[in-house]
Amino acid sequence: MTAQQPNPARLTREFFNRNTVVVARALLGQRLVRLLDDQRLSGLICETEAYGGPEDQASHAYRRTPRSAIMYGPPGYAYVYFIYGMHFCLNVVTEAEGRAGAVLIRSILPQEGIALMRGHRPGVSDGQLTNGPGKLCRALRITDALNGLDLTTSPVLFLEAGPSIPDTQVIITPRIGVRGDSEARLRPWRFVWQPAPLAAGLE
DNA sequence: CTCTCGATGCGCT
DNA sequence: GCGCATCGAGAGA
Repeated sequence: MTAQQPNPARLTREFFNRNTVVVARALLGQRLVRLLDDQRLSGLICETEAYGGPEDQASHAYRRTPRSAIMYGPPGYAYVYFIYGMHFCLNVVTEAEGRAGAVLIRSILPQEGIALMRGHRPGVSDGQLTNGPGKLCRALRITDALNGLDLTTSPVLFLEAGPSIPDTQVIITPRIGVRGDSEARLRPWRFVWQPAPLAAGLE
């Protein structure tokens, strides 16, 4: 008999080996999966932001430093950084090796392992579980220990193909919290899957 | 070495 | 809407 796909297809290197803004849009609807003690914690990506290279003042890769070096590396790797003394943010490296780029995962719609996510985010209502870059990292237990993982092969953190999202359901806005020059501030590089119940302000 | 401040979240007003 | 927690990366001295 024909073997049915027992598991959804994992996103490949080629998926990430594209223009960063294209990947940011294409990531909407894809499933982010975290494996913790054989338990699947997952959610559909519903908000992303693209960050470029030396031409993008808002990007960590605006300057090439030890921390941002991974953004200049091959696509498909996780870039997790620590911010504000207490939060982590998850990015996916894009573009061919030598060309800097990454997509910040800002929000997901919880799908599997919701009870575990609640445990990681005590005192928080379900709607606020993963609707922010720091929040989803906390809910999925993503820390800098996962920085540099190959998302196309890692058993503990990866992306699976999800439903495709039509343009009519996508809102595009400038990025949140960007303070570079006006060009960096105004770039329409934030993508939001509109039907998703988001607390983040939609403009 | 020292200083600044951030791709944030939360609680209180 | 506003302040604060909390600390490492990066820059300047």
